[in-house]
Amino acid sequence: MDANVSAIGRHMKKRRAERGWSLSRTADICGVSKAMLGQIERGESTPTISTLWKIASGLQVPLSQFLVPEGLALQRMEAMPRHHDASGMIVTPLFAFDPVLGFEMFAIELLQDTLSESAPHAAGVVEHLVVLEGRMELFVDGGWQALSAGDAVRFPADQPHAYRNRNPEPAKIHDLIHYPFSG
Amino acid sequence: MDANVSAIGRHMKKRRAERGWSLSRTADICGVSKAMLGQIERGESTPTISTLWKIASGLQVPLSQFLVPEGLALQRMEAMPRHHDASGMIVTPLFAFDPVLGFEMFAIELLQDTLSESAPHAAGVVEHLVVLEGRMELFVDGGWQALSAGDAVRFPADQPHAYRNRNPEPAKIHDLIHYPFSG
DNA sequence: AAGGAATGTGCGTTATAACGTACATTGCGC
DNA sequence: GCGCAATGTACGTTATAACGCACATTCCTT
Repeated sequence: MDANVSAIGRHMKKRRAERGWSLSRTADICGVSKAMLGQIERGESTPTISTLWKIASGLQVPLSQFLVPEGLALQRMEAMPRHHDASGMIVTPLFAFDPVLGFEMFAIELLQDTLSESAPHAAGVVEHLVVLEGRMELFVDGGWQALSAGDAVRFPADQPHAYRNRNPEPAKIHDLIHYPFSG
Repeated sequence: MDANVSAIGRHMKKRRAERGWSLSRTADICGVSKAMLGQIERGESTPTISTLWKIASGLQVPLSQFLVPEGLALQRMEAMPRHHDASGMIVTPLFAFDPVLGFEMFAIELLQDTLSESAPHAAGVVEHLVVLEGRMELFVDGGWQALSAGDAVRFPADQPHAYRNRNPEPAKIHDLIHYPFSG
């Protein structure tokens, strides 16, 4: 994560610069010592959420803004770990779960005669499928849905669900799993 | 703020209970000592964002969930982005923006010699690209990145950015745009 | 140049986040 | 009843977040 933490300082300095505030002035308004503000901006210490809240409030900036990943996160296809499931399902993580964004995303390849069953996720979890190539079937809400390339489907995943491919051609899909914001 | 901080412990305990995890198990998975987890749940200490991140990550819960007042689930969905349909760019919406989920997703096809420039989005907006077919280039952080099929990239979109395809074969990509929750 | 005010950083101290271990309590099988 | 494992809490220690103050540097103004 720590790339993420180090970004807080830069975000903060940027916002402060936008307002043209000095460390001292910012310290007065936020109620945080200017020494601490300086250290945070330089990445020399990681604030508690309590002080981060004070800072965000003082700068009148949404707190989540500080937590957004900064800089570009590029992942090359060749460098991606692949996970071969016993059942003929090849899973490649595209974007790892990030607590700020609230989702993770996989590329999945279903070989011929593959069946993958999933236990229900936690309440509020929503899955999104986009079929890239081939055909497949999705079991959800008690029935099988036939999907082919180009189709996109969103369904609540807090219930039993399954994927299968009964065709000779492998099916390639994207699977985005979104975890709930509040419960 | 402190009403907000005290809510962190309750949120946390709730998530942990949902998964049926003990403090010890949660400590192992999150990489945070169970003593600390207990103190946080009881509101006896306010975690640093670093440890809060570990906890959120381990529980697979959006970090913002801990920070938002309990019971509030709605964000303003102002700032739905506009697409300039540049010539040679074909945009197909896959998932429309949903204020609960906080993102939208498009399939984009870039024909030969297509250049699409985007103005900066609002602060905190994060874009995710996955290249499905062909090759393309992404301009971000002041430089061009060459991408080819299978590559996945995440970048902050609150800055000028652009896509282009200078190859004869069309490039197909998925574009996921995530909007921050505002505090 | 020289003085003064404002800036950001360094230092020593205090408060507390975080850890590891030991303890009390509960629940379950025999 | 008696172990016995698992749970969450209390304690002592270490690491570090946060503070206040002093210092060096830059930027004005004279």
